[in-house]
Amino acid sequence: MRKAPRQARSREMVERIISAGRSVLVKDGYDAFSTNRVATAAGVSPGSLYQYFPNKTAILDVVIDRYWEQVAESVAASLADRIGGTGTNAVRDTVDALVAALEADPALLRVMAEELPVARNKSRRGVLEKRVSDLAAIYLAARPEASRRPSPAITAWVLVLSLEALATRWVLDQPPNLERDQLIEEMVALVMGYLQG
Amino acid sequence: MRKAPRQARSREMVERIISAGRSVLVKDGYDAFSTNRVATAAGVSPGSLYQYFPNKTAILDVVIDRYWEQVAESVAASLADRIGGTGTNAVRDTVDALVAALEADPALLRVMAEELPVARNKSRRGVLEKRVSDLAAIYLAARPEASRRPSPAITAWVLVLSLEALATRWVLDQPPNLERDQLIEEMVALVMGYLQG
DNA sequence: TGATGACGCGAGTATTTGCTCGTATTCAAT
DNA sequence: ATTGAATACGAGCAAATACTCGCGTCATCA
Repeated sequence: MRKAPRQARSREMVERIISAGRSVLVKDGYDAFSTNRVATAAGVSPGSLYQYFPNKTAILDVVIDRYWEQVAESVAASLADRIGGTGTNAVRDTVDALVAALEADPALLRVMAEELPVARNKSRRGVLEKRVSDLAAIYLAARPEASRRPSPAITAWVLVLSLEALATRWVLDQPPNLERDQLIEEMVALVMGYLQG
Repeated sequence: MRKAPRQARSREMVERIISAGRSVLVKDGYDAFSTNRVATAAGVSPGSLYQYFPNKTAILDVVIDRYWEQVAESVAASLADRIGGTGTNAVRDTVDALVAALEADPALLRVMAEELPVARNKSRRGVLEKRVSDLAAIYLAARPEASRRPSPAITAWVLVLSLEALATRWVLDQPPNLERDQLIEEMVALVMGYLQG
């Protein structure tokens, strides 16, 4: 941020810009994400935009941050709730929460996962993965009987990456002949089979 | 292709351009992939370049195609070889082949997987995934005792996506505390556990 | 109420870059 | 050897676009 908006008017404008950034991204795609277009969509002049954002990337970063933050928040919350639980049901609930979190805004997910160069996303996505991975590793370490795999950290890494890939692709591709319920069952089977040998 | 090179000289030039495209991509990154830069790297003028390629994208497409073609070829070949085999060893060999194929050119893989917008890759990667997925589905359908999962096609989809994600991330991130051998064992455990319940 | 500074504007600049076109050079068939 | 086609050149055009600057407006204080 180049400077902090002090008056209510300008704080509103900053919000309008971020929100316009999101909708330009969704409606016009990443390639069309230009400062002028964002400014127009926000009903603001380019000059005003540059009063609060140092460059184009800064706007994009805020949009990306907010998205992954929201996903991470809901997955981690659900996982933390279930961390006392045990067995298939806890796994199912967590997997469901992951799918639900990605289903929440498919249009933006598509941009994040397919149009944006992954490098732009990587650190933010890393935060999500690390957060979930750590929780899972703690769970596994605390319950040796839940897993026959040697290293909790590695086990968590394997599960998080696999499930993330499956959930993302399911949301984006909506494979025919694979209903949501069955997807969840497959993911649960993958997890339980891997853990139990 | 705008026109086919007829003389040996020009065929060589086309090859030089493609090869220069690859190395610009690897050395300078996707953002720096400009026609002028590719031309310079190839020791060729922009005008010459446009005699055989209609636009920038066409050059990029050839580079991308060649890469995934090569990966698909080696994975599919290995999988086809093992399709008569059975049990853990066949799985291990196939998984190993996947990791090996991605390890072959990590620098280019990084560009493909991280710098390029996924959309640019999707169709080519889809070919790889479909090819491997179909083979796996055929194998599973032919050996009901190998899997307790209901649908071979869905089972194959789950496995291909998971393994691809794991192998790619391992090659690119080289997670500490996860040696190649152990990665393979984790992947095998994931597959066998999922199939056998 | 008037003055100070935050705010907002939008035409304009500076740069990048995909691509073309007129010209020069080389090849290969006769 | 000649000639015409194929090839190669590279300066430069046109368009896109990230970003700036100087000026007018409004909010918030004394």
